[in-house]
Formats: sequence, C-alpha cells, structure tokens
Amino acid sequence: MGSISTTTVPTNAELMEALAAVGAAYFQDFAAAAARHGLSSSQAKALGSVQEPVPMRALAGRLGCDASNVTGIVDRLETLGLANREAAAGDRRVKIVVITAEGREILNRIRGEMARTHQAFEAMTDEQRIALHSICRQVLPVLAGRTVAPQ
Amino acid sequence: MGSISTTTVPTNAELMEALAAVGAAYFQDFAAAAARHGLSSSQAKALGSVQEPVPMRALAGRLGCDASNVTGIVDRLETLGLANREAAAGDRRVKIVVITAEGREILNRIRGEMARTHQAFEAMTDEQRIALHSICRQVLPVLAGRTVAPQ
DNA sequence: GTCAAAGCTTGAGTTACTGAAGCACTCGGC
DNA sequence: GCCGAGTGCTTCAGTAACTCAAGCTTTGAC
Repeated sequence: MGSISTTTVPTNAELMEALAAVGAAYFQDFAAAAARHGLSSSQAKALGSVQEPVPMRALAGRLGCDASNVTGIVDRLETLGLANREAAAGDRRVKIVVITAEGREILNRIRGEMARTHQAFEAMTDEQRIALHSICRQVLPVLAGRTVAPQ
Repeated sequence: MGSISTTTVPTNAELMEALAAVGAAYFQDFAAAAARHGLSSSQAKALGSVQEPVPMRALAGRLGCDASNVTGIVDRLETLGLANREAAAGDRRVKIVVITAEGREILNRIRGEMARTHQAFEAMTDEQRIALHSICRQVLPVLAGRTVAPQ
C-alpha cells in the first residue's frame, strides 16, 4: 500500500454525511429520469427489482415495505403494461411478478438517461472506479444485513 | 498509487448496480432507525437538512420536492417539537425552519443507531475510508448538478 | 400607487405506506 | 380423507407524501 500522504482519515460522521449526500443526489437523478417516463420512484425501483421473476412476498422484502403495499405498486405497473403477474408452478398461493419487454426497455432507457450519474462516472479515474466498486461489493453484505455467508 | 493488479475496471452498468444496492441498503438502515423514534424517512431527511436554519423554499429544493409538500412535513415536525418556523428578518414572506434542541438530539440518536452502516464503516480499512470519502467529495458537485463553481 | 413576481399555504386528487382482517392454498398430523 | 396451523396475496381503513392549481401576503420596480 502506498502513502496516505497528507490526507487524514475521515471520521464516521464525515463519511456518513458524504455518503448521505451522494445517495440523495443519486436518488434524485433516478427519480427525475423515472418521472420523465411517467413512473414514480417507487414504481421504477420495483421495476428494477424484477429483472428476474420474483414472488410478491420476496419483492416486498427487497423494497423494504409491507406486502400489502406491493399489491398496489404492481397493480399500477400491470396497468401500464410494464409487468405481469403469473401463477407459480407448484404453489397456487404464490404470484410471480414478471417484467414485460416494454418494462425492460423503459428500465434501460431510465438508466441510460441518468445524465448526472453518468457524468459523475466519467469524472472518475480507472483507479477510482475499481476502488469504489470493490468497496461497494465488500460492504454490501454487511449493510444489507447478511453478516455471514458471503457466497 | 500501487498496482491495479488483476482487477478489471467495472463498466458503468456494474458501478450503477453496485451503487444502487449500497444506496438502497443505506436508506433502509436510515429509515429503520428513524422509525424507531417515530419518524418517517421524509421527516428524518428533512430534519437532517435543517441542521442550520433554512427557508421553506430552499428546504423544498434540498428535498427535491414541491414547496407545498414541505408545508405538511414541517407542520408535523413542529407538532412533534423537533423544529420551529421563525420569521425571517428583512422579508416577511419568508419563514425559516429552525431545528430545536430536541430535534438535534433525536437526529444524533438516529445517526448513532444506524448499526449496519457503522458496521460497514468498521469493516473498511483506513485506505478505503480515505478513498471513499475523497470520491464522494469529488463526485458530489457533478451529481448534484453544480457542474461549475465548486463550493 | 400599481403591478408583476416571489414565498408560503390551502385544497383537490393520486400514490405510498401500515396494520388488521379476510380468502385461498399448502402441509403436517391424525 | 379431514382438520388445523401456517403462508401468500388481497382488501379495507387511515395516515403521510406528493403534485398541481389557486389563493394570500409581501416585495420591488416602475
């Protein structure tokens, strides 16, 4: 490892402040891009969570909200033609949310139109990209509550 | 800086996926801690945005939502005794939101209780902390739309 | 003084979200 | 085969978040 040079190690509070600011800005970029396509941020977030088919219950887990809430969100996605409910083979209680081709296209378009996020990426060096990616992957299991079993 | 070793540079899509996952997990940790103190995530986010006094209009800008929305959020914070509206000297149209001592205490308590976030910080080396902090500070102006005029 | 514009609130209407029932289905045991 | 506990989804209140369109007060320029 190289020199830490003159830079001092940031405190937890400083890191938290910086992370929160970046997170909020990223989210606003996301919400704005989604709104341009007539989607609320909840709907767009749900769409991004069903790139592979997911049961309603599991989707609620991913979104961190109550299952009854997901009913309404998926209702609206279905009305818009962006996702469908399919019966699960083997358990007729379960309904599986499946993204449609149109849903996938809109999702890609939204991600492509997050201009500020892309600008931010372009402002980073290769070393920074590698560092950020590796930090994210290392930290995610802890942050998401899967303290053990790192695949 | 040292060697990039075998690690390859992540694509924009990979970075975006990783960032989104970390952002979502961070937000859930935040929302859960706020809920333990009877605050919604919007209320807690607003509370964190008024550490210094802020006019209603500017607060709407920080939260990325309509000004009329802020009226309701601040109403509830005021009912809870966590913030107050004060008249601005010099312009009687403006109302300035000021956090109370109790508000500040609850905010600190929420931040202190974000257990998973703190765990994630503790799992990082000093080099990683420095790198993350520096990347965040560098990227924030771009991501927040202040492309020119740093600080 | 007048008038456009800015800052905040109110009102109507939709979405997001929670908690408590409720219905349909599964699976274990008897 | 049937009964009962448990699971998955929906429905139904009820509240909060959010937007848009008016509305009111104040400001500042002319």
